[in-house]
Amino acid sequence: MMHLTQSRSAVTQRVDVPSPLRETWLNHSPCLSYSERQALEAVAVPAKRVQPHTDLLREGKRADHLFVITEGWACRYVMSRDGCRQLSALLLPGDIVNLDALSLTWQAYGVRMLTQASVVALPREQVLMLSAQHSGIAQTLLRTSLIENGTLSKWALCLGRLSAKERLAHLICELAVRIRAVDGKSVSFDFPLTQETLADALGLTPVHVNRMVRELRAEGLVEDAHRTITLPDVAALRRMASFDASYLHVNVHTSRVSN
Amino acid sequence: MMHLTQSRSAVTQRVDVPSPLRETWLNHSPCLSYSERQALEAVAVPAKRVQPHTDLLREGKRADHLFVITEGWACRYVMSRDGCRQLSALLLPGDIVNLDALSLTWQAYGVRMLTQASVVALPREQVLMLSAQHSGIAQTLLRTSLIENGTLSKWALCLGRLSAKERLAHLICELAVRIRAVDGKSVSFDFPLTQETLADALGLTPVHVNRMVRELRAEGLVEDAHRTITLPDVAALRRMASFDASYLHVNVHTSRVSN
DNA sequence: CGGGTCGTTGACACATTTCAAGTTTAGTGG
DNA sequence: CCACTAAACTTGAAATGTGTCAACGACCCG
Repeated sequence: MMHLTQSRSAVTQRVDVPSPLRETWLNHSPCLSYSERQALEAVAVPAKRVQPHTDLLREGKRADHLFVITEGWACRYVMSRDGCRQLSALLLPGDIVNLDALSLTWQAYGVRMLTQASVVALPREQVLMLSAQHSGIAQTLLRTSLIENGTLSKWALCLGRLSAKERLAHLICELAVRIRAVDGKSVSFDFPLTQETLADALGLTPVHVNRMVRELRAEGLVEDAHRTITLPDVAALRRMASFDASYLHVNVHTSRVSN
Repeated sequence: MMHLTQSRSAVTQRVDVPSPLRETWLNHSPCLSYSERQALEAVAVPAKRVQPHTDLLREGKRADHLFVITEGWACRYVMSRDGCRQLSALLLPGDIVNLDALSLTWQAYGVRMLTQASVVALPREQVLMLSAQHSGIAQTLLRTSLIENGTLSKWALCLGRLSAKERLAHLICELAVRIRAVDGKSVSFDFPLTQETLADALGLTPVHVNRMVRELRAEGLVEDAHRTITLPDVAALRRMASFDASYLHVNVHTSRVSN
């Protein structure tokens, strides 16, 4: 089984030229043929460097490019009238930043960089043309959007029905899976989120996030230092957050998730 | 302007045969040609009646049909471990129930009928074939998913950052627009949601929803009786919920939204 | 008429926010 | 290497929004 998938990916990755989308959603879709991959690569604008704490996109503006993160973290966010911020997505390497630019005329959210990052741009019009010509591309874009919907539904469940500590644990579990760090009992990975950013993702105050982080630390479920987080017992953390990774639809072939 | 849009819709609706998808998302998309509409109609299974309080789909199961609601209300929901329910969508006439059945292999949510309803079914495989052949169909499906995405993001903002009363008011405003009831200062429409259902949508307890409903009533923002709700001053309600309908992308041609 | 669902109420408990300090850490320039 | 600054993290006490529990009332339908 493992041999099979490995040889398959060896075949699909016979490109030696620099491939900006290699580690990307657009490249891991099960519905994408080799030629469709190449067509997408062909219209990609080479990666651009973006500074932390800057807005890649602003709410209400029109974007004529699709962006894909190849390195670094970002988030989608919206502001409420009284200045509160709520994140609607955390964007990790491989993620598409603004799929909706394809079909909607203005961004419903801003996108802020959380670390220094690299992004690849795909001209909107060209992607539209490609997706009209290649049904695999259209299917991939739809699939990506559907998976994002699933993630957002899960966030709604967390925001609406989980306690602060469970929410925090759940988010950490999600990130561990998405960053493909999960492969054993214990796990550690780069974690650039400030407690304030976590608060904006979880619908909490920074102060309370702090208290919950310390509780998780006290219970031995997380350790953190220097922007790195360690989960000594992933299974226990998952249990306390009632986390089930299936909603993420991570491609098991390209990660080391055991489950 | 009004003449123009009316004559246009007269052209696109030259069918006299029963059209199960007429008042449906799939039929209002700006990217759908007449022949594409017809192709979709052709594979539609005639409307089926569904009883209230029954599950149309169950979480984790595989669906081989796409369902479209033509009459009545339903909701998507997920359960948390301890039996709490959180809605991730309210489904109104015209809405597609389970778009993700197209591309994902199991439903991440259940769908429960909230009233007696009629649903049209579209065989999954046939829709997939059609969307591979007609780029307008693929585009429409993507667009629908993207709009759902925006709605979910807005729900996240509400759940994370709005007070109980604001959340309730916001949801009522959303429903008023989606049901196309908004056309003046005052508005009233059929409202079959119980306070318990509202609680599951808003991430609150039924008891607290009750208190918030009465507060809105006391402030003259809402009146309700016999499954009908009246909003005597929509503008005031919107203000208190900081509601802005643009995220819904309602098709202005087919509704009477003034904005 | 009776039973069930839905709405209403009050007293109390508790999770989370608010406010208002500190303290530590990371980054910068001398 | 140190001094200095800003950002991030900590901490405690008090305020408050929402949940919990438990009861009662209104309405619908068979």
